[in-house]
Amino acid sequence: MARESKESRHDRLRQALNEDLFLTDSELARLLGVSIQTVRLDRMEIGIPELRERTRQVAAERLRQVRAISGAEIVGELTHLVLGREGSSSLRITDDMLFTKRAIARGHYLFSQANSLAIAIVDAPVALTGLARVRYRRPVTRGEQVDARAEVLRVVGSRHLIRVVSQVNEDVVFSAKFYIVAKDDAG
Amino acid sequence: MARESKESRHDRLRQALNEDLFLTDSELARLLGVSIQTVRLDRMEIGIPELRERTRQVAAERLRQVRAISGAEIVGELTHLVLGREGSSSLRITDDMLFTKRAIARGHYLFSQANSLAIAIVDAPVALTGLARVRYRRPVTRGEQVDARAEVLRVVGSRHLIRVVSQVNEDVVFSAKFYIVAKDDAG
DNA sequence: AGTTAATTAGTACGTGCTACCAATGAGCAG
DNA sequence: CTGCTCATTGGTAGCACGTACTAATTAACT
Repeated sequence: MARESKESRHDRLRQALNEDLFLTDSELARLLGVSIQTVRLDRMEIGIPELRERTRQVAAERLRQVRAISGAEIVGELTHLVLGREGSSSLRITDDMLFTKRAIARGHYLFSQANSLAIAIVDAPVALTGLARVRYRRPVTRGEQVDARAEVLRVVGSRHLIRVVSQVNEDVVFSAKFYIVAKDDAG
Repeated sequence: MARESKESRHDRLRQALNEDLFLTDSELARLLGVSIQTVRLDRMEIGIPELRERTRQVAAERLRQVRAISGAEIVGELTHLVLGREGSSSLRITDDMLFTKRAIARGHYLFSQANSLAIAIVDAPVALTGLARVRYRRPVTRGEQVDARAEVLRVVGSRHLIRVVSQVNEDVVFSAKFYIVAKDDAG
């Protein structure tokens, strides 16, 4: 019986850590059927840090993301804003926004960008979406930057009608009309 | 000069860790101006685990989230599905879906749940949202479970008209109509 | 058989702790 | 002042999970 190739063991190592980040070298050794030293040599070769460092990196990344999300009620980056009138934001499509099988962004990212921009424009303590009409013009793919521009069309009492148009370069990829209801803080 | 109260030191400890999770006991000791033993006694008293355990917990939480997102093309949990006909999913509103200031879920979570459910129903390699009409009936708050039911209303060629109604208990909180365009793999 | 790459064994050391125990100091009641 | 108590500090032993290094063993192949 030929010995397993190093490459295939490396694959199994990566696979195992992919399923469970918190495996110690000794657990990996048992799992792969090799000595602990081999596991360590393997990790060195493919540049996988030790358990504690892996854990640390994941935790740090998570903290970064949590901060980004709780800091941003807005999906995308706000580039321009006149309260009660207009605004714009841009969003770069990254891998985690794609359908896994295809390099096409899931629709709700475009919706979220537009919706959060529309809400940001309404000058009120709390604004809720009441109704939306949405049109997806063409798929958006990895790496593209989506620029959304929003303007207030009409205001009736607490109800704002806002139109958002999202473009990649000069290409309209998405458009929507939102009815946003502003509520005072007591609401 | 009166010695600082233990309580206020505990506050400073919590504060310090809030700003930087990755402080070792010895760094904390320097920061708080006490010995390392005192830091450890303090941690015991207020139930803060050691650096590695804190890190581990944060990392573990992140993995839970990443899985929830990448494992599911569906937002929410799919509870029922008949391809080409109907389906349902449920989504529990957690803290990270809320506006920070208020316990109200952001609209795009409801949209995402409904949209992903609608796409799941269409029996095609790739399905894209072409158009959506969305109505938010009432705000949804922390801890509520949103059950979305979707049914195909009409199919014309590759275009599917799908209605989704989302309820909390018997209460309709959201409804939408989606035009979903099915594409074959070559598209 | 000789050479080479791969694997295993083993030791010393490092970090960041827990779990202890003993010593010191500060505040206060009797 | 004495005795008591709580808070703080110092120090040691041990543990988990490593790194870094050296040396021995095994397998594979010309």
